[in-house]
Amino acid sequence: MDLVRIYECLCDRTRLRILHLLGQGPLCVCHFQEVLGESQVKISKHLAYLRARALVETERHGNWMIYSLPARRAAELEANLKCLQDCVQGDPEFGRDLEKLATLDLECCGLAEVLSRRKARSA
Amino acid sequence: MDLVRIYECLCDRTRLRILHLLGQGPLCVCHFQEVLGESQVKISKHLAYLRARALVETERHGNWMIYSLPARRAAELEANLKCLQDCVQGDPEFGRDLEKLATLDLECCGLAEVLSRRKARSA
DNA sequence: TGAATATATACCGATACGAGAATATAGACT
DNA sequence: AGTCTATATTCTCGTATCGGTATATATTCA
Repeated sequence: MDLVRIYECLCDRTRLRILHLLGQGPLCVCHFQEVLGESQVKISKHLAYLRARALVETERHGNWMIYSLPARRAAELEANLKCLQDCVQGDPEFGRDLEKLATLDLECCGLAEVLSRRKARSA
Repeated sequence: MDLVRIYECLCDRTRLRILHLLGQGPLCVCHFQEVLGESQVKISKHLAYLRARALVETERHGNWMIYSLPARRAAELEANLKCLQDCVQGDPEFGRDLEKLATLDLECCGLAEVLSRRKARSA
């Protein structure tokens, strides 16, 4: 996995916020829109950017697209995701994102079903 | 220190190689040219880029410019420099850079004198 | 003073990015 | 079939980046 490609993904604040949220677990597009308060297009394009560089994976569930961090991650990616989570500690905006995420109904898109199916597959 | 600014510095391979080398200690421009085998302009511009974002510091010594990592570093910078050094382990190009650096005469620009003056100042 | 050396800057062209507006697609439901 | 909802893509514009060529600056040395 190319280090430079990873860093390219990290040099936009919206993408950092997305990756930070994904540290909590899989989410669908509407969650990002809601938490970050950004337009659908903007979110969707940043997700496409991350996906094209394999920093996130997707799974369709009906109308919804579930995004998650890759199940298996190259060492460089793992290290940088960890570093990101550390660096972001104490930044109020990232903190608020987590708080806002906690208030959301994650089940709007049937997340639980996707996760249980996923668990079954990997077993 | 803005995280995004840091990541912007990290998304070019030449700059990664420069920062990696600086992990060994202060160096002057001619060392980078020699080790990386890149043109003077290219090196100089990447160093200017890093300097503008405070990822490196400079000190003039006669005709030479000595570049080093900042003496005092924000936590985010420190964490990412550490992460970079880890991620780069095992990449042959970065390894060769270190080997090549070891063969150079670092004293071409009077580095030792600068370092001893610097130590005296901080004491 | 002038010449030589080390480094920096200005300018140019090609390419990529970021954001918004408009439009397209895919799946669910009737 | 058509409609609705969630998400993706296309187009366009302004701006940043990267690399090269040419030129400028700063310092030393004679």
